[in-house]
Amino acid sequence: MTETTPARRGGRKLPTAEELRIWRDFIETTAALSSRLESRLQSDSALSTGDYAVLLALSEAPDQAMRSSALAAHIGWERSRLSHHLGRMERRGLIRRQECATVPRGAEVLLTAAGVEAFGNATFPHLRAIRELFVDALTPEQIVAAGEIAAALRARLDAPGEG
Amino acid sequence: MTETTPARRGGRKLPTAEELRIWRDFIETTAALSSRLESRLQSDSALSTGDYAVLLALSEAPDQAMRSSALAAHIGWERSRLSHHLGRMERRGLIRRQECATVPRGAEVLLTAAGVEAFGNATFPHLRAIRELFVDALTPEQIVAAGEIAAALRARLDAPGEG
DNA sequence: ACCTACCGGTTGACGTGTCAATGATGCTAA
DNA sequence: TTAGCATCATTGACACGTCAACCGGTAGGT
Repeated sequence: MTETTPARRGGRKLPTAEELRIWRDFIETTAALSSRLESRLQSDSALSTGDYAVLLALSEAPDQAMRSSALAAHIGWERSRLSHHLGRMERRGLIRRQECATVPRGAEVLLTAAGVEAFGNATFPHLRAIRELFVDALTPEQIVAAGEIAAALRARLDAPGEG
Repeated sequence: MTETTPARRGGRKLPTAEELRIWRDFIETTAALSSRLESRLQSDSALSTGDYAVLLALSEAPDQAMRSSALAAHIGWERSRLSHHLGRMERRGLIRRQECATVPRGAEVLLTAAGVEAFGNATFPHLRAIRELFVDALTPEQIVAAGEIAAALRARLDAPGEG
């Protein structure tokens, strides 16, 4: 940065004005990017990114079916979130739920034909949007840097004691 | 130079597996970062980042008051979003709304004493959290790179024809 | 056998966001 | 004057997310 960080890092309590500006740019731009991707997916395919994540996981599963808890773990969602979302997706006919024969109290989530088709139609435009809005917007070096930044931020997020 | 013809721009249509991996890391990590900041702010100050944005704007405004539409423009929100949010903040006593004398049909948004206090209590922990989770997680070079990445992504988002 | 504790999943309440429709009020043009 | 029309703000319907409570059932310890 500029001359604003002469002292050792640990001493300073608050971000400098320049750090804060970058922070805001960064967090607001990534949020806008997510939001743009979301609306692209919506208008291209009438799916949300949540729908897409669920359909992707089920598409890759054997028999295009998964237990609810396994699905939640796979896409990193809370169970209640998934339950709410599956309810909405079921209303729209994208998935189906049925009692699981093998596991008592377990719910099996199944892809319907409509779900398969919706996912098939969504994939290509979605990947193209990712390329246009992310990959093509950055230089190859910036893409690598983005990966490293994500890894560094993730490490901090996962660090113990960082509530 | 904005050559958006699909055929012309690089032959490749879709991101590579590695690009996709970085994309997912990047977008999920930034979302997790936002979410962590949000919950830190919530537990430190019982405010959401939306509350914080509104309180910040009002704090910096002359007389700690703004017209609703000016406030919406300032923080980049749709008016309906702001209206809903102000309703909730008003219920909690953080702000007050009153008819604007100068502009017909205009609503003036005022900071209450409770709002001033809540913002005052929130600021320091919030900035500290930004430093811990973002600034301190990255090297100075990575912070610069993050700013450049944000600028490049923003430029693409703002580019015409990129729906 | 009984009590308890967990496990898998659902539900309800509520905050948050978008979209479309609705007042309310001035401005402008026939 | 009046018929539109833009502007400012609100409202309602709905999608989405979290949190906490709940419920049915299985497993463990006594």
